[in-house]
Amino acid sequence: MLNDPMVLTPIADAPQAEPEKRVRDRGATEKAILAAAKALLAQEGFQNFGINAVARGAGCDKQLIYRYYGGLNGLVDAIGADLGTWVKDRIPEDTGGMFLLTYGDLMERLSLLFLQALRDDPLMRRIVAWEVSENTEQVRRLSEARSKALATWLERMRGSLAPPKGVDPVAVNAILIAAIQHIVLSASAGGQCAGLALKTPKDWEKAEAALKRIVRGVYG
Amino acid sequence: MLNDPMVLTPIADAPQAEPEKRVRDRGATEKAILAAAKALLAQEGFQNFGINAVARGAGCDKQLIYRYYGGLNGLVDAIGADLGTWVKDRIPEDTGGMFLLTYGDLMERLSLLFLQALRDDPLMRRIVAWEVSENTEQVRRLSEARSKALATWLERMRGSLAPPKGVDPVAVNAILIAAIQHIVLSASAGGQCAGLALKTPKDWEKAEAALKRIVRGVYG
DNA sequence: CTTGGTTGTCACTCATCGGTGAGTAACAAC
DNA sequence: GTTGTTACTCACCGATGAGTGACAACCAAG
Repeated sequence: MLNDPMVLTPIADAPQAEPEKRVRDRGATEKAILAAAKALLAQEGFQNFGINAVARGAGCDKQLIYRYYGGLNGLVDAIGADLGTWVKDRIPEDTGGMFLLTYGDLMERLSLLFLQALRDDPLMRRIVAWEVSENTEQVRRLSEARSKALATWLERMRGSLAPPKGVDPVAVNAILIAAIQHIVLSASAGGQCAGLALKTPKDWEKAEAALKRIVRGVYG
Repeated sequence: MLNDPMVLTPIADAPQAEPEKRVRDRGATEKAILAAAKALLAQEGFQNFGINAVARGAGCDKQLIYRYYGGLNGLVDAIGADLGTWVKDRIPEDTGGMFLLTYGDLMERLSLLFLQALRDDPLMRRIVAWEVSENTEQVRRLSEARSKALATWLERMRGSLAPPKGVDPVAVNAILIAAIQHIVLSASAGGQCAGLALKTPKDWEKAEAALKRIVRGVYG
């Protein structure tokens, strides 16, 4: 495939555009593979996520995935490593000019932030869907990385605010997070959830209002 | 059980114990196929759900699936048809001796019933997981059957109780259902959800308490 | 120059998938 | 018996999956 002068070229001055010189650069190739894997997972989902597809997307041979990442498992680990920075990249740290006086203020804001961040990130959505659909080694690693990142973010944002007495914040927050994740997943898959349409901005306003109502109901 | 290849050699007086005489009974075969499909979906999930696997599980040739159900799509339709009776079979209609005076009473009870029913039904869990993971024709049909069954059940149980003013019951209930579904799916897949362990009965008590708290917070 | 390691490509094996066309076993009517 | 229908099995196809071993191109050190 590389330039071969011996090849008979009937057209002497034909543009040599197509050979597409592949540079010998391991670092660049590794990055291309990782990027292709993330893009593929985000766009196609975990159903069609495989060695062949990733190699195709990265424009290289699958052998290189085995060499550089040790196969799909290692590649998934590499994706998981990126996940640690997800919330940091995606969710603003400041309070957006609001004064968060109570735990309810905080959780209302965090819920909406999390909802929005998840809606905006197809890769993360696929990973969440993967988590609830399979229980393999690959998924477990991804899941662990994700939940750890989420937990540290939550802890950091909480600051010194204390939840009200009489509620179990871990359990309640788990349910809230579950609700947000499932709502976003359902919307992404079918445009609705349990009879509630989730397509237009108007639809989402209703969902957000209900979510706020729920958070306020439990946290005041 | 696939036919033993030795069957091809007609030994006249060989012990006929193992051939496992397959009766020529179309109805029985159809039921076997449907049962195998449901069992396979419940146990293995939608990942390994295919014509070959179902035929293997039903102990018949896959050709029969094409003949009797018109392929996988028709088979999925048949599964969906069963789904209509799910809530009727799984969830008690009576109030368990309670007087449901308010909408909050009702929704608290329904939430816990739904949670329990979903925890007890692996097939339904797989279908829910399928719904949020894919958007194919097959899934859409299943999803429609399920959501319709759920909606009619909810409507019937509601009776004449009216939700409190100022809340959007459709949106709020959608979020509650989403939360329940995701909690159960997460637990089933990884034994935890957002840092909340969900393995022991004790764990589930906490989750149920938090769920009740949330329902009461929004509906009073 | 030769040598050896790195980078990338190719050509395979083996398994499984969905799907199909041809053939066989049971049975009822004549 | 013969015939025709129904229930069922078998053998194969092309496509695609994961995984592996051998080889070509390149580059730097000796």
